[in-house]
Amino acid sequence: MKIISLIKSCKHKPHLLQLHSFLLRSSHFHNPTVFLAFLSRLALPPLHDLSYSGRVFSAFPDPNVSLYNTLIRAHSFRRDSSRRGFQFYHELLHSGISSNALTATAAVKCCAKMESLSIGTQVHGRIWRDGYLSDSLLQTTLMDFYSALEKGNDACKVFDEMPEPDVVAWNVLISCYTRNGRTRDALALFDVMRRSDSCIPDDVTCLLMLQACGSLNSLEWGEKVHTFVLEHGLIGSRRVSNSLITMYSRCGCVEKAFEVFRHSADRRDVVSWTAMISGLACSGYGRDAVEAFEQMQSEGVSPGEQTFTALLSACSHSGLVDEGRMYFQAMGHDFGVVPNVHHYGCMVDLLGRAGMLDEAYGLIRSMRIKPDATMWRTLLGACRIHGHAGLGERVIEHLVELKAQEAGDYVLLLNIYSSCGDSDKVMEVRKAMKDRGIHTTPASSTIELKGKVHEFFADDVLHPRKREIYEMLGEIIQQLRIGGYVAEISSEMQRAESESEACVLSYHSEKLAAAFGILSTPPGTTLRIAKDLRICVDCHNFFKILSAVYNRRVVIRDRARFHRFGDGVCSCNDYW
DNA sequence: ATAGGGTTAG
Repeated sequence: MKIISLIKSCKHKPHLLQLHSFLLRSSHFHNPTVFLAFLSRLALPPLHDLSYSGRVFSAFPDPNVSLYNTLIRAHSFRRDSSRRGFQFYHELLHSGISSNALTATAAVKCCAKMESLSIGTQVHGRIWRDGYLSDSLLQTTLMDFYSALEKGNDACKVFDEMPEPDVVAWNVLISCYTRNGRTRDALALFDVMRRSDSCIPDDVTCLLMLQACGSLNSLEWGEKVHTFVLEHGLIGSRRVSNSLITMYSRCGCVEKAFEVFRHSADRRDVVSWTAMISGLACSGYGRDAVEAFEQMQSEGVSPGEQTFTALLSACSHSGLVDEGRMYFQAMGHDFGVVPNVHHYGCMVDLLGRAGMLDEAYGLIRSMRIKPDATMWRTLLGACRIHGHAGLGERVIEHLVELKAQEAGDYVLLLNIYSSCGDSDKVMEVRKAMKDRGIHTTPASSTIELKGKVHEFFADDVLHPRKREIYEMLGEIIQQLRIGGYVAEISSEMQRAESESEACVLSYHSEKLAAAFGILSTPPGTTLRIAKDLRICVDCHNFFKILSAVYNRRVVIRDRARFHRFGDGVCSCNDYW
């Protein structure tokens, strides 16, 4: 069939349209297979023209199930078209044409995009009735559906019913775990999967694992996956080497990220460069990030939306205000990239950190897009840094207006007042929080030791080795005092309830994690700690001095970036 | 030969 390969080779729309008129004139369209090939090309990505393919479809005299399946699937890729896709499914069920397992698969995908648990569950019931459940494609799609709607247990149930889950089913299970807050269990699945002899991990498995390692700051696991990648010849996959770069960056090892980047010279794309730039950015190497950006262009790769996000965040983390402004301008003028919410967010952060709060506020007001809660929160963070209570109050009002105010926002406001020494206002916010029943979720830090991730909370009382840990921490503080550490309890508060008497013995979770790390590793080992909020000034000082007194490198991953301590200095240049 | 799995500021 020459005509089918001709259709398949069509890469551009005008070309395909030309072919369309030719097909209409010829008798080829009487052949359903040819028509199907044409419709698929038109409706599915990369062309993905839904309205045109809808018209072509309705002009066809006798549609069959394959045509419907293609059309339903084409509509299942995006949320805004998924409802229409489901309507086609409905139409098919009432048309007298019998559906098959692939129909159900596409319909379930639509349900996932529509985010409708009830409709999806009904479809699942129908699938049960029609006896398609043994179809592995359909089963994995169902798993993905439940996973997307945060019904992890239902996804697991479908998985358990598969007699011999293939590699994709395992991958969906892994992604289900990471999506539903069970990242550590996701890591464990890698070994379980390797033990089950039915399949071996593929490139996507590695990609998912590396993502999980990155989010848990789990370097040892990450290295294990890296070894697997090398042993199984998956390093040649661009997606895999890109996620290795991201993993090493997220684990605070830019050097290793760069190593992978260097070795992937033959297969670098925008994603590789963007990953590298953002890795440099959050490790405090703003200048290198900017340099990498220029280097990338000289190698003929043009930057994309996310590249600018990474670049602007590099500028904001390193305080490169002029460069940031310049690139923000150039982005629109020279590269035709329309600033999105991420770009604006970076600029607000950049200006805000640098103390240009009014300009940051002005930028938000001037945007053509609606500011989201995160944007306001970024500005609130800047108000906290510069102790700007007046603007802070206005920002809170905006958050309230969006009905998006969270406990953390009140804590920020409270810290603003507290750093201004306005104790009346502090009490006022405390009272307001109490009255409205707003409570903070406890902050936590994690540290990885021998491939196991340990989690600590502020003033942890649950840890089995808490006695030892607290003793160790007491000793460390003694030592650090000699090195010049002075505890600064005043302006930082992460627990709204902690009142004066408790403060003396109140320890942030990162200090507990560090004590545990020193207790459990030989001298000289780098401590790698991840913290879910931002590190406070006092802890920052603590680690700076600790790195000199104990002669240890400490890498802290914060909510925003990395703080790399060594020999009494921090790579982030104490820029707040 | 209509196929199921993954990214984005703080």
